[in-house]
Amino acid sequence: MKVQEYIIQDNGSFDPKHIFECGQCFRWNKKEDGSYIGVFGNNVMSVKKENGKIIFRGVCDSNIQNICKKYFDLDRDYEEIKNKLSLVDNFLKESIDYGSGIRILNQELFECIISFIISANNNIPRIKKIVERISKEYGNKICFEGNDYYTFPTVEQLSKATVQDLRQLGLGFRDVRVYNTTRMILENKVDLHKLETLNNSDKIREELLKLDGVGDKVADCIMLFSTLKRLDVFPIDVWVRRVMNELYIKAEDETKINKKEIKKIAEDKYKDLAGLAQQYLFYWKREA
DNA sequence: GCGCAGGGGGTCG
DNA sequence: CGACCCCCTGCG
Repeated sequence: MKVQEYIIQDNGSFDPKHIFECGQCFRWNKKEDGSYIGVFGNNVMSVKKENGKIIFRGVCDSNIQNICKKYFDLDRDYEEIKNKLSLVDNFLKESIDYGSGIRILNQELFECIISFIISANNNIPRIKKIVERISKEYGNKICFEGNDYYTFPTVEQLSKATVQDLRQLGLGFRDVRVYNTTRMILENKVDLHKLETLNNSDKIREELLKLDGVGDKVADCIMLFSTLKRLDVFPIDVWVRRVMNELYIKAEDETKINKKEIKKIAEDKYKDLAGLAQQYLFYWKREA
C-alpha cells in the first residue's frame, strides 16, 4: 500500500501528546523524534506536530484526509467547546489550559469494547501489551516504513480464540469475559450496528451492560471513546473521583462518595459536554 | 541488586 | 463486599 500524507494547521486544539496520553486509547506509541505511531482500522499512521502544522503520514485503506477527519474528530469545533466549558469555573478553565490539545477519538467500537474490558483492575502498560498481543495473534499485518504492525482483530477473527488462548496472551481473569463478549457480538445477542443508530445514552448503556465484563465505568468509556461518541457521559474512575472530591465535594474518604452524587455534579455543571470535561480533568490530575 | 508486598482506568457473584 | 490474573512498582 502507498504512503499518504495529510497536513493541517494547528489551531491550538490538536496536540498529539494530549490526545494520545489522556487515557482514551491504547495503541499509540511515542517515537524518539516526538511523533506518535498508531494502528486504527486498517490504517497505520504517524502523527507529528511541527512548525504550527500537524502532519499525518500513513498507509490507509482509503483517502487519508477522510480517515483523519473521522478518527480525529476534525469536524468538531473544539475551540467553541473549550470556550463554553471554560466559563463553568476556574478549575475547569485551568484543566483546559493544561490539556488544550485534547480531542476525543472516534475509535472502532469492537476494539473499544474489548480494550476497556481488559482495562478492569489493570494498569495502562499492561493493557497496551495485551491489546498488542491480541492484534499480533489475530489481526492482519500491515507494513509501514520497514516495520510490521497489526490491526485489531474483527469479531470473526477474535472469535477463533479459545479461553485458554486468551489466558496465554496474559489476560488473566478477563479471558472469559472477552471470550463471552466476543461470542455475544458474533451471535448478535448485542447488535453493534443497532447501537450506532440509537440516540439515547441510557438505551445504549443498557445494551452494553449485557456484555460480560462491561459494567458502569467500562460502558461509559465505550460510549465516550468509540464511534458512539456520547459526549454527555461521565465515566468515573479513581482519578476522576479524586479530582471531583478535591474540587467540589471535599469528603474525608473519597471512596465512600456515592457515584450518583458525582454524576449529578457533572451533569449540573458540564451538561451535555460532561465527557469532554472529564477528559480535561483526568489528564490534568494524572499528569500533575 | 534481589525479594516480596501493594495495587492497578472494575466486574461479578 | 471480597476475590479475581498478572505484572510493574517501590521499599526493605
